[in-house]
Amino acid sequence: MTRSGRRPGSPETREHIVAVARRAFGARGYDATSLRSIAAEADVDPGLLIHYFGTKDGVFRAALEITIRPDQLFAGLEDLGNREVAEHIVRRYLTMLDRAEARDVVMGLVRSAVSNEHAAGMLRDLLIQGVLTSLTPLIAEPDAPLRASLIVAQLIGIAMLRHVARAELVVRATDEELVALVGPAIEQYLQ
Amino acid sequence: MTRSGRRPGSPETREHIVAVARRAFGARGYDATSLRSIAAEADVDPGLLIHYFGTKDGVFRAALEITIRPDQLFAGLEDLGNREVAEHIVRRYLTMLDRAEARDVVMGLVRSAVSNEHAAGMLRDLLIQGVLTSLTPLIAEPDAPLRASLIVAQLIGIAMLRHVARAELVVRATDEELVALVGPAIEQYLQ
DNA sequence: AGTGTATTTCAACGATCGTAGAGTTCTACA
DNA sequence: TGTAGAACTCTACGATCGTTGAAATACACT
Repeated sequence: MTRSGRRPGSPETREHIVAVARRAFGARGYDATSLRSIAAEADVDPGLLIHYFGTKDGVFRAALEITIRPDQLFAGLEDLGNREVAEHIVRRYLTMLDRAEARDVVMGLVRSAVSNEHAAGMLRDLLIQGVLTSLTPLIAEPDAPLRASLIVAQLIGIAMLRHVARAELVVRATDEELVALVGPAIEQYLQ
Repeated sequence: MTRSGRRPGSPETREHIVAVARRAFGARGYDATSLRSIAAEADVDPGLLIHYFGTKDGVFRAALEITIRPDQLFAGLEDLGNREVAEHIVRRYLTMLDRAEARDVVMGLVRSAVSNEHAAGMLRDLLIQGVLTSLTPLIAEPDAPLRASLIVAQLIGIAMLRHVARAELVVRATDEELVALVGPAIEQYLQ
């Protein structure tokens, strides 16, 4: 039991809380994650989270506010052939999800969006205003935005099978195996 | 032993509860749906749900236990060309999701699986033992099960964008527009 | 040395939840 | 008609939750 009062030498506490919160929200989503469980894991009083972030929603936003830079996830692919573009899209996406921080942000949003209208809006914004705007210019067809949405659907679905349903085959497959298989499918949306 | 006592004078009550519960779980998932809210919407006491189903988990299972027959969702496609098979897969899937009952079951599982390990298992069983076993035989390649999983990923992703993120373009697109666009992508997995 | 301020804990509130158990109403049959 | 048992409600318990406000502590500065 830490004593009451300020603990010596720790404005890092806030960042520690954010890191713990990101992992927690990423693993279980908004509703299933209590402030008390975050506080316990961070070895801190629940009231401190309110003091720093005002409300549970504030903790959630602080935890996810870093950043995947969705606008540059798919940048710089303009001069490649369709097959190469498609494979790069899949590879960059999977590589991003291999980083724990980014994965927690994405999965935290996904896990929260299913039962939380506000989080659903955040996810929609991430997808539409982030990913779509960088994906759409890669597609020549007039219905490019819809095609880009369906690429996003394929990618989100892979995350669902890997990290939510934990479908054995998709979990076990290497990133490059998935690139080889998913690439040609994505390619269909590019032309 | 002759039975006396009140016969199920209104067995419709139980079915009514199940119907309300399915809608509720389908809209908000397991954790975000309280027994009390189901009971209120069904105009019934919360204790009655416990009396009939024992536990909240029992209510959940009763609500979702019907009714998509995943093993026959993709049955009878063996003799068609790849493009036709692919389009039928997409069309049948979208048609199924247009039925409120089936959609509530699928989305109830998806919304619950993200924060509930038990529901994640149910979803995995539905996908693997249901869908995969009917999809895999349609694929000639040696890695057919993984390819079938990626088809499922594409389909789940579409449901995520349509019903969770509510991405405008995917919501607005007609089923046949989606069949035309997604079909060729699915086709890549079949060969 | 003393004061202010940011950090942190503490205790408690009201709300909501799943569930248990006792009680009430209704109906089918002896 | 009497009664047993099923259908259904009522009340309440204990747990957990987000949040509040006051108190305790430690550091920075005068």
